[in-house]
Amino acid sequence: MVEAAPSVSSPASHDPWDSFVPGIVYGLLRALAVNGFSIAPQDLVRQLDLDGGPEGDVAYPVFRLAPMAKLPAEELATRVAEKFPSSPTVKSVRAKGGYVNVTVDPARLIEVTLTLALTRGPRYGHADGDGPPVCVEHTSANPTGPFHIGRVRNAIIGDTLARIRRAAGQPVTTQYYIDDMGRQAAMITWIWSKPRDAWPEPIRAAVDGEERPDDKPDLRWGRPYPAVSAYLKEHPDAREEVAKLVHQIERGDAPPRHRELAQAILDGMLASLARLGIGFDEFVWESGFVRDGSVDKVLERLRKAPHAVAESNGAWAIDASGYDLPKDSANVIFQRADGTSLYVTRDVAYHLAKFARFASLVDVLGQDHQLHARSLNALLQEVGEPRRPTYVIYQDITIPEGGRMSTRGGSAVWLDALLEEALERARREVIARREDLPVSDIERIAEAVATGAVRYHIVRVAPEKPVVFRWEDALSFEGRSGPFVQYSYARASSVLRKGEVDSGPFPFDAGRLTDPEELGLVRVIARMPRVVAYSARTSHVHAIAGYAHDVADRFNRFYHAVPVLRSGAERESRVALVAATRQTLGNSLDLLGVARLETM
RNA sequence: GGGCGCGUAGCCUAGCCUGGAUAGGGCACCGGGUUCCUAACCCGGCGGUCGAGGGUUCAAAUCCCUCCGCGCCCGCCA
Repeated sequence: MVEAAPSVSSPASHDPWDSFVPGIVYGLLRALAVNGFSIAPQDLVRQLDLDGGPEGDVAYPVFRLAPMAKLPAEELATRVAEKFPSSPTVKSVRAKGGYVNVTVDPARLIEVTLTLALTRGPRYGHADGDGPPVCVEHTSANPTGPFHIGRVRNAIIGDTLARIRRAAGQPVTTQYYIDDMGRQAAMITWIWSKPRDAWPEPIRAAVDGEERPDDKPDLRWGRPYPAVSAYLKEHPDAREEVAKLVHQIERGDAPPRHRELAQAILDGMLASLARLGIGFDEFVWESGFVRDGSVDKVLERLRKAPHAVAESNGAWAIDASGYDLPKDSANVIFQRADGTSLYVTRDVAYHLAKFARFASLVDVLGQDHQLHARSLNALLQEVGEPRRPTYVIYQDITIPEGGRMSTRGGSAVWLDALLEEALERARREVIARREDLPVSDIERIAEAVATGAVRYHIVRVAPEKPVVFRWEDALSFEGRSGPFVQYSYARASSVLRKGEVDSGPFPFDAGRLTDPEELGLVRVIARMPRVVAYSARTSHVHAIAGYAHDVADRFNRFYHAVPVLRSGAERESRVALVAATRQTLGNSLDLLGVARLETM
């Protein structure tokens, strides 16, 4: 026994591994020193494999060091392992194949992990501290009609990211940027400004007979949109009318109907998102930046910007040849020949407003906005704003036949339709299992299962992966799915309920939990703080989905392997483990925005 | 043509940032499991050498280069 390991962990740490890693690092440094190596602690930490390996909890490869010692890696690892100082938190240190494998004391790990999970409760896995304020902008879909599931990928990624960042200790404000100034919104106002009998025939034909009294407002007011879009392609005169309307809106002279229609459609869209647990802190109207003069200020600043150029016809642009933009279109136009602003210009005003309030910004964008993001970066540079948003770019959801989901092409899968189908299937599943339940409970559970399945299905895949939409995959309630996690949570709740121990405290004796499945479950619970921190740092929201599945999977194995309520001396401790699992699963579901179910 | 992303078993997917020990899961398929805490579950089996080729390295799914395939973008639209 040597002197105590220096306390490297901060007292505020809520990560179980912080009780072990500093001691392991210290032990390795000592053992390496004895063998003639002086390694900087941070270099050693970088080499550590904290996910362990097949042989232990933490692995340290010595391949890099071996040549310096003129020893085979295998031999060096053995020597280092031999010199590892004994420690109360370390059970064993063994060398194998060039790795030094450190196994921590299981009882200690159980002790620390369960204590943290049970005392931290809803905050287990979360970090304390209030970081600088951050704004997460997501969804921001044009208010032109119902969501299709391609668009909803943005909302699910954005909302989940906001939840994860909050858990990581960042004060997050979510914003929905409403584009009420473009041609899309003008097309809606254009058609509804005409009396119905004045509508062009193809547009009327597309709407007639489709309407129902109980249509949601997004469906009702957005219904003519695809037909209008198609009609405008063929009719320059109508296009001219819409263009006039756009200019009118840009001058701040929009018909009163304009804002009302956008708001009505938006309300319908938001109702669908609300079913998925998605809401927003703030809504920001694009037109606001024109009305309050900030767009004019941006235009003025850009015209005096270092690389501003006046085009021959009176338009203004930034010579972006020095920027990370395509070479054949080196100029970013920010002011039209008629003096009006463009989308990207107004987006500069919006981002300056955000930067004035928030330390950092996150924009969740579809991959088709990649170039826009770079143009925006260039313009921010030109107006002297040194900060940049963090862009989270996701790929499209496509249809099996190939191609993107298109509202106009009729290939879109509507979010509402998907949710209804999911609800129908979930209802059948609940009834098949729980015919004893009152109808209201069946409905509540079915809704939670349906929305949980859809949300999990979208978030489980890395944002940068293209996704092909398939009904049977989206509606899966088994395996790597939302309902599987929900089920595991309900099962844990059920055990506690049956044991009449659903409220704490949960006393336990770590020495009683000796089954490999118990330790395996504890290990996965102990991972949560690191997973949350990683997910927040990298915007890999799907890591939480994978983690939730891992916890559920481990819990079910444990559940089948050992009895809880019917056990003897272990009962109390196993109940505590179930309670800690339930907490971890519940916290993970919260991060995913998937509803917890106490029974299902 | 240029830019960005993707390419892992029949299908879907993790790992790629920070190279490291037999590449984790799920679906499907085959075989088991319910007098017992919720079978939306569990156990076993089957199946991949990570698009192709080259390079760097003691070590490459991971880093670099070339090529192939798929998607998207390259508007005084948003």
